[in-house]
Amino acid sequence: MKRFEKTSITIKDIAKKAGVAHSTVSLVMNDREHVSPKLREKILKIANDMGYMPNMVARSLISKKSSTVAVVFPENPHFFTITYFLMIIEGIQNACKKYNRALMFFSLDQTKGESYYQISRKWLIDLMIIMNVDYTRDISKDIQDLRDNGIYFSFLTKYLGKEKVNSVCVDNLEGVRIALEYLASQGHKRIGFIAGNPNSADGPERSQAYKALSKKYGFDQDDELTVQGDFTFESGEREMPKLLTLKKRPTAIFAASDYMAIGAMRVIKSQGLSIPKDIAVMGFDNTLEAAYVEPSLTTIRQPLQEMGEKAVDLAIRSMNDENFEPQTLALKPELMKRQSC
Amino acid sequence: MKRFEKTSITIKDIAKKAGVAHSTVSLVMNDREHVSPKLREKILKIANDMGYMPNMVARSLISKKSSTVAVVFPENPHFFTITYFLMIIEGIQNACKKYNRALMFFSLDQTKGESYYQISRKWLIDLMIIMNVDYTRDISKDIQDLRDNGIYFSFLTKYLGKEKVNSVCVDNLEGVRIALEYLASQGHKRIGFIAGNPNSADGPERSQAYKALSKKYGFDQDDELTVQGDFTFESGEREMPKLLTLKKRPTAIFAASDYMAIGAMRVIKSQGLSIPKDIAVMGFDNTLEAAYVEPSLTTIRQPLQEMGEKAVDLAIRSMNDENFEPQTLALKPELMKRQSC
DNA sequence: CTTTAAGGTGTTAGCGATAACATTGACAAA
DNA sequence: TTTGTCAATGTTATCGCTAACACCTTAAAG
Repeated sequence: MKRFEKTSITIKDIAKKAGVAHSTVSLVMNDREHVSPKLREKILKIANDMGYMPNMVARSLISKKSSTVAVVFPENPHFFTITYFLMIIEGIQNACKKYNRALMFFSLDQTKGESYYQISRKWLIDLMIIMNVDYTRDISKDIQDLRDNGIYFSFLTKYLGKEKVNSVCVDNLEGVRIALEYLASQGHKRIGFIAGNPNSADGPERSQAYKALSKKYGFDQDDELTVQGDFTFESGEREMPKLLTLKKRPTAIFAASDYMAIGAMRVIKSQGLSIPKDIAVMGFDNTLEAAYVEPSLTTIRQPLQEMGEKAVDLAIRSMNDENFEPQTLALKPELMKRQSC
Repeated sequence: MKRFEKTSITIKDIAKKAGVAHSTVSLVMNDREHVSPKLREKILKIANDMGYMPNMVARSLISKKSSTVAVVFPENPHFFTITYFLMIIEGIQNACKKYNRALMFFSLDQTKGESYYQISRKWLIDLMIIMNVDYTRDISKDIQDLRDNGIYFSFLTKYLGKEKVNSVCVDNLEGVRIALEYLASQGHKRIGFIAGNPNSADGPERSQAYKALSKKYGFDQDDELTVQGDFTFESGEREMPKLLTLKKRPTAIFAASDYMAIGAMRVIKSQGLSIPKDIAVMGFDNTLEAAYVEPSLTTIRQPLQEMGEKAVDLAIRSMNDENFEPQTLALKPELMKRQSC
C-alpha cells in the first residue's frame, strides 16, 4: 500500500461500501445474471456515486483482450500526411466509437523484424486492421500466427494472397469502367494511362482493367500509351513527359491515383497546354487535394471512410460469429465530375 | 490452466528454463542491477530463443503506466481529414517511435460527460496530448485532476488559462509580422483581414497582431477591413464577399488560416478577378492544400510536425524531471513564397 | 577461523479484474 | 418437519508482471 501514493476506486471499494463480495460487483459491472435486481441497483448507484471507472488494463490482462482496434501500417515517415490513408482512418475511428473501443496505431518496422503477431501479443490486441501490407514479407505466416492465437483482423485494401481473409477494397474494374466510359462519352479515343504501384493490390488491377476495357471501348492500343508510376505525385510528374512527347499525343490522361494525376497536371500546365481543352485528366481516389487543384480534378471516388468502417465491421463479425466466412468486400466507386475532363 | 487454450511465453517460462526465479528474469528484462553479467547473458539468450515478448498490459497494471501516448481531441466527425491536425499527429507519431511508446487516440465526448482524467484512469494513461481544447469546459479542473494523479500532459496548441502548463504553439505575432512585412514590401497598403475562430487560442492572437502591426506598417485602419471567420473554408467563402464589396477594395487579403484563404480565393476568382494581380492573398498554416491550389498559396508555415514532436518531448521531460517547469514553446513560423502574392 | 558486509537470488504479495467453484438461503415438494 | 433445488453470493485462484524483503552465498576484515 505504500508503493502507490494514490489509488483509484476499484470494485473492491464498491464491494466494501455495498457490503458484498467484489465478484458480485464484477457481475453487475458486466451486466451478467445471478444478481438480484435490488442489489444490482444498489451497487450501480454506489459505483456511480463513487465515480467508479473500470480499469481496462486489468480487464485486458485477465481476459487477454484489450478492447482496442489496432491499426498497423508499414513504417513510412509520411504515412499520416497521405490523405488517402487519413480518410480511411477516419472511418476506422468512427467504427471504434460504434464498438466502444479505443484506437491504437502501430507502425511495423520490418528492419527490426517485428511481426503483426508480436505486436498483438505485446499489447494483447485482439482486433487488428492491417493497412497497406508490404508483400515482400511472408504474410501467410503472419496470417497463420494471428489465426492461431485468436486475433481477428481485416486487410485494407484487398489481400492478394490465396488465403480467405477479411479485406475491404474498391471495385477497381468498375471504377476504371466508369472513368473510361466517361472519357469515351466525351469523344476521347486516345488515352494515356499512368499505372500505379505494381507491388500493390490496386495497381495491377487497375492496369488490367484499363487494358481490357480500352479494347472494348475501341481506344488506341499502343503500348507506349501506358507508363509506369507508383501512385505518388512525383511519379506522375516523372512519367507525364513521356506521354507528352509521343508522336501522336493522347487527348486524355487517366492516372491510377489522384496524386499522379495532379503531378501530371502540373507538367501539362507547365508546357503551356490547357486542361481540359488540350488534354483532359482523370484521376482515381478522390483524395482531399482533388477538389483544390486547378482545374479541379475529375476523378473516381473511393468510399474511403466507408472502407475503414467496414474493415472494422468485418473483423468484429468474425469475432462474434465463429461461422462467419472471411470475405472481401468490394465497394462501389463513383464518378466525381469536376473540371479536368 | 484450462481457461486459456494457449498461453504465450512469460518470464516464468524463461525462469524455469534458466533455473532461476522469475523475479530475476524480471530484473534482467528491465535492465536493472543485482544480476551477475553471466546470468544476465544466459537469461537474455534464452528469452531471445524462446521469442519472449513482454506483456505490456501486465506491466501497465502493476506500474500504473501504460507506455503509450494518448492523443485526446474533441468530438469532431472530421477531425482526421483536417490536414492541419494530421501533420501534427505525424510529429507525435515520430515522437512515439523515439520514446518507444504506442500511440492511442481518444475523442472526448462532452455530451457523455467524459473527462480527460477519466480517460487516463480507464486506460492507465500516463502521458497525454490534449489537442484543440474546447474552452467551454472547466479545464482548470481537468488540469488539477491530471496533476493530482501524476499524469503528464501537453496542450496543442497554446493553453489560454492561467495555469502554467506545457503547451506548444506557433509564434503568432512573428507569423503575422512576416506576412504583413512581405505584403508591405510588395507595396500593399490596404489589406483585408479574415480573422480566425475567436474561441480558439490562435484566432484572437493573430487578430491582435494584425491590428497592432498594420498600424506600425502604416496600413489602412478601417474596421470594415476585418471580417470574422472561424478558420474553415466555408467561413472564408462566406466572408470574402464583404471585403470585395467595400467602396475602396483592399489590394491584398490576409486570412488567419489557409482554409479561409482558399475559400476566399474561390470567391475572388469567381468574380473574374485575378490573383495576385487584382488582389493578392496570404494564408496562414501551410496545410497540405496550400501547395495544390491555383495559384498556389503564399502562406506562413507553421512547423506542425515539429510542434507535435515537441509536445511529446515536453510531457516526457516533465515526467522525468520533477523540477522541470511547465512551459509554452512558441515555434518560429516561416514565409512560404508562392504565387498568390 | 569466525564475523560482517554486500552482492546475488529466491519468496511472496500484490496491481484490478474475471471466473470457477463453494456456500448460503429461501422456498417448494415430499 | 425434512429434504432438495436453484438462484444469489462469497471464496479463492489466476492473468503476467514488479517490487519489497528475506535469504544465502562469497570474500574481506577482525
